[in-house]
Amino acid sequence: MKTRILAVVGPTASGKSALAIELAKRFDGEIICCDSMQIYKQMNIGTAKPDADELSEATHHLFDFADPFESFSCADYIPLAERTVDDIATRGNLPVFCGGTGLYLDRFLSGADFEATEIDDTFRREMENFARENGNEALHEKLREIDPESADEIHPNNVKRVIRALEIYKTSGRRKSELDRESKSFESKYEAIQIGIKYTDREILYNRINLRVDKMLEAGLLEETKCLMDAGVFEKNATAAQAIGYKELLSYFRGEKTLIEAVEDLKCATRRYAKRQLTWFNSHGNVIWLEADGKTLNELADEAEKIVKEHF
RNA sequence: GCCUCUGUAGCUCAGUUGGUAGAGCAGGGGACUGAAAAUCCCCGUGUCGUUGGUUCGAUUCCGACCGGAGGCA
Repeated sequence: MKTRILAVVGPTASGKSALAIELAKRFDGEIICCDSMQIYKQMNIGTAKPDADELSEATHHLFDFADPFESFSCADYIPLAERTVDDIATRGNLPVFCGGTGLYLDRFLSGADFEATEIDDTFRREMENFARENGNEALHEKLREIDPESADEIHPNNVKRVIRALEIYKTSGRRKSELDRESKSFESKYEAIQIGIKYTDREILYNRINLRVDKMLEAGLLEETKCLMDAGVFEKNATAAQAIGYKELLSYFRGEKTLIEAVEDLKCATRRYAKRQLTWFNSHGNVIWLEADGKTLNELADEAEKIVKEHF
């Protein structure tokens, strides 16, 4: 029998954390972070990590453990998540994933195997330089020579992806297109229900985002950013330095923008992120959407509970 | 009060030597298999401030008026 898993997904600021906690309470669940930024230590306010009160309401896993200076990726996440799910299942509890990083959840559920391919930073730098000197098209041509199928699917300007496809071939000797095809035939070890939180009117979500950013600032986002900045987090190009919330505020600290401008940038970046998340969840993972407009947490949880009981 | 500059897409601004206009950002849509809060792709009609005049034709030239910025008194 497959391990049952519940996941609460949706765009940023939609109210996932609260719903996940409520559902964990109702189903003897334990929450697993599925967010590429909430995993980092020292990044609390800006990533909207659950606070002490929330943490005390349910067991939380994979939050607040990674070093912001170290790089971390999907491939690092999956084995950790697998181990955590196994532990929870052994206790007879329900794993409740919560987070907005669709790729992490998608790859986890699909049973992705990252063993075959490696990363090669030197190669990445080389290819970046090659693209800079000879143009994106020239790099894309290299990919076409070894894996025309992937070349057709990846836009030449998406240099990161082109490089990754080349890297896969270099480190494994196999084509990305080929590995992708294989991975599609993997059978998932899990039986998952994904519940998504949605707002009928985009404006409502955007207002929630704007409001949350203001709250983050009141809670000390500037101080937190300053600490990370002084520690040198943003000088390394680790994953953590990409987090929305900090990088927009840097231009204020550098004196390039006023605080008001930087905060506007931050809100804007968050809105755009939410839009991308919606695009992702709409086409991945068979999400069952709940309309959250005007509903209380309990009403939302009641609906979710019904869905879970119907499926499991 | 006089002089100069200015008024073009939600915002910042190009531009048309007179034939009704285009970038960036915002916004919308989409992609995504070891960087994913990342990366990338597609989408631009708006009384060209108002109103007269010149003209076959004005957003473009001229006048007046209204709004904004600066200068001189």
